[in-house]
Amino acid sequence: MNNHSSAEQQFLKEYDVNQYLRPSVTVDLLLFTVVDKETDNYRKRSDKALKILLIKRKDHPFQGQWALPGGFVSAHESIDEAAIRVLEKETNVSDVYLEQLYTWGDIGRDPRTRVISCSYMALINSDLYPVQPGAGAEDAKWFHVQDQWTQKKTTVTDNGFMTEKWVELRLTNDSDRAQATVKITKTVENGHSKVTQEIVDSQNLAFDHAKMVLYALERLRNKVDYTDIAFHLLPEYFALSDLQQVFEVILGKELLAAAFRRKIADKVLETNHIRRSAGHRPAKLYKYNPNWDDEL
Amino acid sequence: MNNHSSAEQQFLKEYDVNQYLRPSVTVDLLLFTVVDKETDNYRKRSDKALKILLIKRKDHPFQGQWALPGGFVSAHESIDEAAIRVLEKETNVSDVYLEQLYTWGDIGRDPRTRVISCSYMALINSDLYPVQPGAGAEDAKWFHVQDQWTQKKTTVTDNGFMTEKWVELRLTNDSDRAQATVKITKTVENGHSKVTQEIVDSQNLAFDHAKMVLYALERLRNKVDYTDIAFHLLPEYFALSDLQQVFEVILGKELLAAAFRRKIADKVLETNHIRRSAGHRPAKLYKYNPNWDDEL
DNA sequence: CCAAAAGTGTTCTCTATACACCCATGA
DNA sequence: TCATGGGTGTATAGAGAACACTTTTGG
Repeated sequence: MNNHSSAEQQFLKEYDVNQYLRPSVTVDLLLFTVVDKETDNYRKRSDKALKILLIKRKDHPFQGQWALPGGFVSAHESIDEAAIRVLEKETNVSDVYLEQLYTWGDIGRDPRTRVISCSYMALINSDLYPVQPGAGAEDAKWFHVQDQWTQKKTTVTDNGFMTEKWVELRLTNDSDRAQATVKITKTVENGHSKVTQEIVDSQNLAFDHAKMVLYALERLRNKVDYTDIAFHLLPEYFALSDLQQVFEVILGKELLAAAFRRKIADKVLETNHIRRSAGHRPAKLYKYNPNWDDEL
Repeated sequence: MNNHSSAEQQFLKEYDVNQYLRPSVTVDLLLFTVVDKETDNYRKRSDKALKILLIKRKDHPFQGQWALPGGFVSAHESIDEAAIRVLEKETNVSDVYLEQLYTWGDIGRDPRTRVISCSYMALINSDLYPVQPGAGAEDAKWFHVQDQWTQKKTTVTDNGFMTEKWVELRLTNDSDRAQATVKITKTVENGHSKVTQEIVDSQNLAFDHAKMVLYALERLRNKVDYTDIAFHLLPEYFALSDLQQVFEVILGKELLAAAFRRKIADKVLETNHIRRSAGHRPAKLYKYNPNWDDEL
């Protein structure tokens, strides 16, 4: 123990002499859910929308703007534990899907001091958790997530080329709106490709959170097909059309029902439950099949 | 400016009062390459092997054991910049593929003090860079990477089940050997799945670096099919069988040549170059086609 | 000559796509 | 009744697996 603590002191002394970084570390949560949009026609199935939770900042900097919920990592917990704690504070739930995404460490990303933020994606089912959390007396609201590219430009350089793509992110609800434009630059030179992101415009959205949201959307889209993450957005029992809507909302495109049913057939289990809807044939309810990836 | 710096002071004061974390932050590099193994038969094509660079630790803790090259992030650089700098120190190169993988923040992972490590994967071409870097007077060596699961166990619980998988990681070269066993636990309860990793045994391999290596291998395997990362491991001109060997070494299984050629056809461009090998038909050389993902 | 790799063609299977079609419901 | 979604069948096209086969080389 003596040996150990002297090693620690030695380390800390050398570390500080060399002026290395001692940043503040936060976790930022990308809390997604899928909710039904109300419909007029009694026959029509309600559409779904992908939503993300944002919190209105009370303090400087970015005061009054919207930001991802987050919190500082304390000395007594791992980063994962911090993410779980912050999530519980915001939603009062602990048993949800949580995944580390990316760590953001640019120098000027927080104007106060050097802050490194580790972003986590959480997927919750809107039926189980209140859609308007408002926990901690903070102004928290769900925002409808929409993203779309608005411009693409390719330039040929000496020994390669460069493609710039402008992506517009819109986060909206009944009364609020935050939006940003991010320029994604892909350069290819001598066979090496590199991708960089830059926020060219951010309205009402704090810090570099636009990048975080876009990164999370990309991860979500990449993983939805070959993992089980979509089920975390649904209740235990669901119709296949619900599952299909979740896929459609994440992927941002319509799918054919027949093909979709076949594709996810071995990820679900049929149950005896039936949902009697309105104005059309009732739907059998299914549940998640946790053994779907049992090949070996 | 005055306003800004007072906000900074305010922030720092509150931050320290609350005893939040101010960790040391490092970047750890997973530097992969693929090298030819020498062969006896003049006809036989040389096999390839996946290698990773490790450094022998000179100091406590884990003195004398092997570890991933890494370094502290300074206050004057982003995490990405730190990764580039550390990579350049180890290999004397700057223009290579580099990708952030995961951030490791468990409390006890460094026995000296709280250290958060951000792992980056770099892929370099063994033809261009010396296989024995030895830069910085450190004892650095390439290790052959092998991993394989040795045991699987599934237990049914109250409302779900748990699958434990033991994975053995072996890192070897002519004279050295490091190895570790990691237990990967997947629990499914109430439809929620969760995965945790635990190092059950680590011989000659420092810190939690066994987890980092396994994580990188998984990422590599997932991405090799639908991205262009494999080309970073090859020289500018290569035969299709070289590319196939890189895929085989990463995926850990043999592929059929005919199917492979068709699959990667639009990722490569034919050139006029020809490699006259030994004892068999010469191979046309190809190069990377940077426009391969031009859909829409 | 001949072992080994380079490279092409063919067959079979599986999957995704597209679309047609029937079923069941409740205002 | 009928608009609407639930659910199934079928034809087509493309991708991947398996394998046969030809080409080309250097010792």
